[in-house]
Amino acid sequence: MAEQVPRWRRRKTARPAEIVAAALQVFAEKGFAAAKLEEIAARASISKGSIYLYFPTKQDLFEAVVREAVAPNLDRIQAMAEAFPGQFADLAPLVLGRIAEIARSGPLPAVAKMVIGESRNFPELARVWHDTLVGRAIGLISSFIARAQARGEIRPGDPRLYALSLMGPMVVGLIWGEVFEPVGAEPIDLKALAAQHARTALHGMLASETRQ
Amino acid sequence: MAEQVPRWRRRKTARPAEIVAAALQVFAEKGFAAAKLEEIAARASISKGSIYLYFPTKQDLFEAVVREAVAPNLDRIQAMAEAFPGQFADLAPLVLGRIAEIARSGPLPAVAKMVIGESRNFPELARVWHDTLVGRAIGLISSFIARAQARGEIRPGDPRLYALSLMGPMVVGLIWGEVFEPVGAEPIDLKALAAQHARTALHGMLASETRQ
Amino acid sequence: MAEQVPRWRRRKTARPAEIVAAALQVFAEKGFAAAKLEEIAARASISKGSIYLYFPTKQDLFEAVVREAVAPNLDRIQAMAEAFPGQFADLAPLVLGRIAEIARSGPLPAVAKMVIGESRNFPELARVWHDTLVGRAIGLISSFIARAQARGEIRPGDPRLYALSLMGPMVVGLIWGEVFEPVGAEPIDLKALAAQHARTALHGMLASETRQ
Amino acid sequence: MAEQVPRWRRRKTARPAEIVAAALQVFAEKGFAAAKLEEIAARASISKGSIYLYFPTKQDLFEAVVREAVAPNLDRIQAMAEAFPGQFADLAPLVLGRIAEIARSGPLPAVAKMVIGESRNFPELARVWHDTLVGRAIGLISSFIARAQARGEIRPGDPRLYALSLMGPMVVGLIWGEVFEPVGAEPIDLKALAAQHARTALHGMLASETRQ
DNA sequence: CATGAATGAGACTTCATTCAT
DNA sequence: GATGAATGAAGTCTCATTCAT
Repeated sequence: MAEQVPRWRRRKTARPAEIVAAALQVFAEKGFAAAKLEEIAARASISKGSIYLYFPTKQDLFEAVVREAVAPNLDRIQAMAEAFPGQFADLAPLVLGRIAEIARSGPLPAVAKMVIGESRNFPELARVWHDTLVGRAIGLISSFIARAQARGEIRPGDPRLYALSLMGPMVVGLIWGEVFEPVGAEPIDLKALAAQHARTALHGMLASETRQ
Repeated sequence: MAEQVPRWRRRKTARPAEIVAAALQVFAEKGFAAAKLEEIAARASISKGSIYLYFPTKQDLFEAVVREAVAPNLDRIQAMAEAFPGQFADLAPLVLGRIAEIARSGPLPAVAKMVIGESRNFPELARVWHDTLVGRAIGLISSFIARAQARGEIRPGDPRLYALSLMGPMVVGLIWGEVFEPVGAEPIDLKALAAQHARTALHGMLASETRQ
Repeated sequence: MAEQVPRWRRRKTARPAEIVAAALQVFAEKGFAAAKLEEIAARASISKGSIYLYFPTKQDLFEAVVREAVAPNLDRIQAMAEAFPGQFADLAPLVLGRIAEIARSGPLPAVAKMVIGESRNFPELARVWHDTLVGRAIGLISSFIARAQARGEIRPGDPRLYALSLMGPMVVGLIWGEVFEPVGAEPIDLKALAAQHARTALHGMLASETRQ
Repeated sequence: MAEQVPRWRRRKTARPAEIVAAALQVFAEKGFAAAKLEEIAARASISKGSIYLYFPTKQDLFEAVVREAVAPNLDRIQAMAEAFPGQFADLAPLVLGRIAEIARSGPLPAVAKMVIGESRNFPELARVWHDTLVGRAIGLISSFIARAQARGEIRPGDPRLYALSLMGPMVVGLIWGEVFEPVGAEPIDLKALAAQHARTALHGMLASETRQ
């Protein structure tokens, strides 16, 4: 008996990720309800039935897509948070710049759009996004700000609201790119926004004109 | 003999508005696809078929809901823009405070969520929202900022990005209330956000410490 | 009180006929199921509800239309049958010519088409058409032929089948005009068909070369 | 343990034909509009949804039914036309006899009824029937007649009208069987009609008393 | 009488899910 | 494991019919 050379290889391990990748595309384009498993299967180059070997229901697949998108970013935030030594005025531009990069490189904005749109139908996902990404990021920034306030770097005020002042424009920039640019709106240059807004927000928050 | 309660009463004029109101609720709760005409009809206290006397398709009803939500706000923005005489430093807090009010009183945030979620399926609606509300607001603020810059009130920088710096946090606050508060996230006090952010942003944008 | 001059007059008596006329058009164009009462009402320049003042159901209206179309022709056949004195060879061209006239002047072919198409759904109508028009005509011609055979004018053979030999081509000509001409088929000249076929059929049926 | 009867069995190849067969029955009985997919599915012993695996819409199914009925007959006519060597007087009885056979053995008359009834709603079908069956048959016979005229076998006259003289009674006989016999009309013996009408028509068309 | 807004049963069609192969 | 034919529940939309005005 000759060695049977399998016609293709990769299976098993790679499959779920491929499916999720295909699903991400379709869900991002159509939304949850309008996405058809048939199309997802087609883009993953497998049969409709095979999806069910890995995901029990469409909902589960959707949830996998959304969770998947959160996971890596979660780590980056964690890392960034722990690694950073300097003062707040140095962190802010860095964070905003990072967001700008993430936005253009990955599917995060598209997934964010989905989470917003389906939040009522998938409260669990909204919760996951809040607990592991959005809420966490806000909390992280807030605590940084609070500490900076304690050091006298930042003027008095609610740290959480300060965090929103800092992040809000970036988030809106991302959504803008997903929602309005496709229909002809003038694009927002996220890089430029990050730079200018960092300057503006810091200027507005810092106690003295120490920096910038 | 008991009073005969008629099965229905003719209300040609009132009906469309009632239907749109009922539809707004259901669409906001479920999203476009998951919303059932049956439920919309029930909430409007009419029969399923009656919806079709006023709206040819579910899509048309959805579009009516979204357009309806834009219309009144359009006027407010217009009015606010034309009526305001003072300097920019006085306008900003006013605008942000207005947004905070609108958010809590009307359906705008809920509709915004829908527009974001269904932007790919209803590009026309995204366009309408951009052209008559969002893009317009940004343009308006931008031009105010540009004029203020010309007068030396505001530091150099792209006026459009400044406008985003100003509005972004408020928009995120609205979305937060729609998406994350229902799943247990700590609420954002929009009034407080408006106040503090106005202070912060102005402080960051104004040329000298003229104000605040 | 001045004499009230009614804004319009005719009502009551004329209405049913007007409705039937409008219905005939629509039924002939669309068939029973695809015909909408709304359109019939529109063509009769009345409201949808008013139809129900004269006809209890859509079926009843349809039946009225079909019966209406039969009635006058029934009389003509009757008359023609009784009035005719001469030999068969003279009657035949006359009958066929008559059919050709009727076809182009009235709605008979259109109604015939409807009766054929809806015969299974409205067996009663098929029966009416058979009993008062088609079957009767065949019977009439048959008896003429039988008598002509008794007189030795026509060769032996089943009189009913002879009747079909005589009438069939004309009927097909009518149907052709309804069904195939609208889609681009070459028209059939019914007058010419009547003339040539009368000649041909008679030539085929007559015992000796008495005529033509 | 009893044999497990599978809920269904895959029959990709056989299915379409089975569905068309079932649909033919129901359409012939009810007409297009009154036919319910539910019933068609039931008669084909499949589920309603399965029909849509093979036919995109009810219309497409209807069209398939009608086209299907034309196809085989088209060939027979072709064959008959080319194969025939003798004189016209021999062809005619053969053709009419053939029609009589086809009528009783196949669904052609039922489909013809449908085509007539739905010709306005499905002009394309009327066109197909004309182009591939009816019009073609008439054209074929006409050309035979024309050639026979050139040989002096048949008397002068429009060949197309002669063709109608020949075919018309048979067509009417078919329709009669579909429309009037079910409601109690005296049946027409197509075989006998074919025989007697062939004799009659030929007698009427032939130049001299060469035959019959 | 006349109207037309309102009804609601009914039909087509879609698509997530199942399961024989 | 993989496939895709088959299922059937569910939802949109239509339209004959009713009835308050």
